[in-house]
Amino acid sequence: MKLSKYLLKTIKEIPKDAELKSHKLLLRGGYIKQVSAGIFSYFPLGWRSLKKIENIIRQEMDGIEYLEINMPVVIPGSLWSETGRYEAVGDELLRFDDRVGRKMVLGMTHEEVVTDLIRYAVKSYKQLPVKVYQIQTKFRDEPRVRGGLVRVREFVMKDAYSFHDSYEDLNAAYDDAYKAYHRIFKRCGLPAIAVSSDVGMMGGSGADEFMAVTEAGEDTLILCNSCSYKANKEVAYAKREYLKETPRAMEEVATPGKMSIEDVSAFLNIPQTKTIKALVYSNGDELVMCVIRGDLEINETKLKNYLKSKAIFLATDEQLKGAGIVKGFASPVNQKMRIIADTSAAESSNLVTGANKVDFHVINCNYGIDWNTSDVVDISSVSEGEMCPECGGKLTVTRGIEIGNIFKLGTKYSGAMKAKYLDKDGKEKDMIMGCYGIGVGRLMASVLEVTASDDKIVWPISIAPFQVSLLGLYKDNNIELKEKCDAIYENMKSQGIEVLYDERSASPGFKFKDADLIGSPITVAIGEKSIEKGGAEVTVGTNETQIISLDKLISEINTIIKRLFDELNY
RNA sequence: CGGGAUGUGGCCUAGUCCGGUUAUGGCGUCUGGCUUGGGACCAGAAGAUCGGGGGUUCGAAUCCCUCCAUCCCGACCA
Repeated sequence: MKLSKYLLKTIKEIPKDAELKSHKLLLRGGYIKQVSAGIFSYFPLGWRSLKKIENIIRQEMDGIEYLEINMPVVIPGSLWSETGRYEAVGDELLRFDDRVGRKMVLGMTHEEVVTDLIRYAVKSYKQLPVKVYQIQTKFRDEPRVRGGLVRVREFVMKDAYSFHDSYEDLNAAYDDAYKAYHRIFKRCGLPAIAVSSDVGMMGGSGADEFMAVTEAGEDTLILCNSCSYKANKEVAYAKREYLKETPRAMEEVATPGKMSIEDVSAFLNIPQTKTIKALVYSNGDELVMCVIRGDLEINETKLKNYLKSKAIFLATDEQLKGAGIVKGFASPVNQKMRIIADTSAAESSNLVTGANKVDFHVINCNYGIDWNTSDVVDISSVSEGEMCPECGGKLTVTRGIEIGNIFKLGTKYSGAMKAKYLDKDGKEKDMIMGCYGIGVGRLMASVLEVTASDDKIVWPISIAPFQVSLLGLYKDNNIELKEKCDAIYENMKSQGIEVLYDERSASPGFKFKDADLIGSPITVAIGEKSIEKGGAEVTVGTNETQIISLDKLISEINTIIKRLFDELNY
């Protein structure tokens, strides 16, 4: 491709709305343009890269025997009502009426549509398993978009679905997907880690998320330094040791003005591990008191899941007052409301907690003696340095962008939608399902977050818009050199090298800067200076520039291209 | 949905607090010239309902009200 004929709009200034590196670079390099919050157009450069990622995904999905299909973006609401999600899902599901007033939705995920498809086509165990996928635009009316392509409303997603007649078969497919995902991310030049995760609104029995590790990420990950334990903070747990002592008699002590755990522990000169924190949550209908050791934090995802609530909030001051709770001095002792106790609070002895009375706490408070509940469960968050639940090693906290996930759905959708098959004995059974997603644009942005510097992109060769940027640094009157460059360009093209040839009448500096943003893994610069040095200047990524003579140039470039692909496990 | 910030040619911005000629400069674009190794230079040109609406005032980019958009933090997030 000749650059003078290409639609390229690069900008020098950093757009003020961009904060993340990937966002700045994608805007500056002319890959994307924002149309509305979380809605983007792709320029040819961005779309080429996206298409390459899609094709890698296609190859790997085809490789584990998934069949590509396509499902609609506009879906009748009635289909979503079959599973109850039309009503259950919040405003991120965009609902509207068509011309005759039918309720419609924009597809944000396709469990209903694919289940409808498969229940129509598949009736017998002999036809199972069935595995399908699509790569298609989704729309989710996200309440909060952020970070350019990291969190958007409209996006290209690969979503795959599998249908089985046994959990063993589902597990095997899940395993296949897990491995294929690692191959996909590796081939895209993005090291990704898989972490156990919450199932969220998808439901089902198990889920892993694939994460690009970067500070720009929205998710918090808990990783073990010594073993393979990896989990999203939402579901992570730690091994803890609790101090068991002979219970002493509970006693009231004055703690004037000391409301926080820090203040109380400092005032009484005891560690925070000897205190209890009692927080009151509302799930809309009822109030529950959550009791946890003072040094720990409540994990609201765990709590929400335990309560089977959609949303929970800390109780307001009015709610506390109404329930007779004295803020800052709340206590599980003599508490009438339902108590959810974290294991840490139930397993430790002789703790300090509020006296439910202004300016007083109690010491030597013991679970089972001074207070009780049937709900003792892990509702705690894990923090840096805690012990790994599997090996006792040290846990670290890091951030990640979720670029893919895989779910064991079970029969949640097939059951609701009567997607049944006849088994060997002629009995009707619900199909067992799995689903597997990858956010394509988000993957592209993540590659930059992880690999790019602030003002220079170097794409992995597999997903670079162009493999080679050829810069013709000739003066306008140097016809001879221009013809040499033209010939090299034609030669590269004829050999199937994806080359973007900068033959514009512009200064070398201008061309170098654009090349930095176009980010081809290989840059070839030819000018009077390079010719004097013996040929073309070839720069591979961030490596040092080397001079290669013009007669060997093409074969060398081919070798480099092959090497770069090899490094990505092709 | 809560908190914060910002809106001035395609992009980045000055001016806004403290109202007063024809709204600042740069980038980009177009024309001509001169240039070609890290976003050159000279000359000229086009391009702005100062986010929208309402109000105060002799006079509003500037003050007030209101709506909208965008970004950041939180809530939320298959």
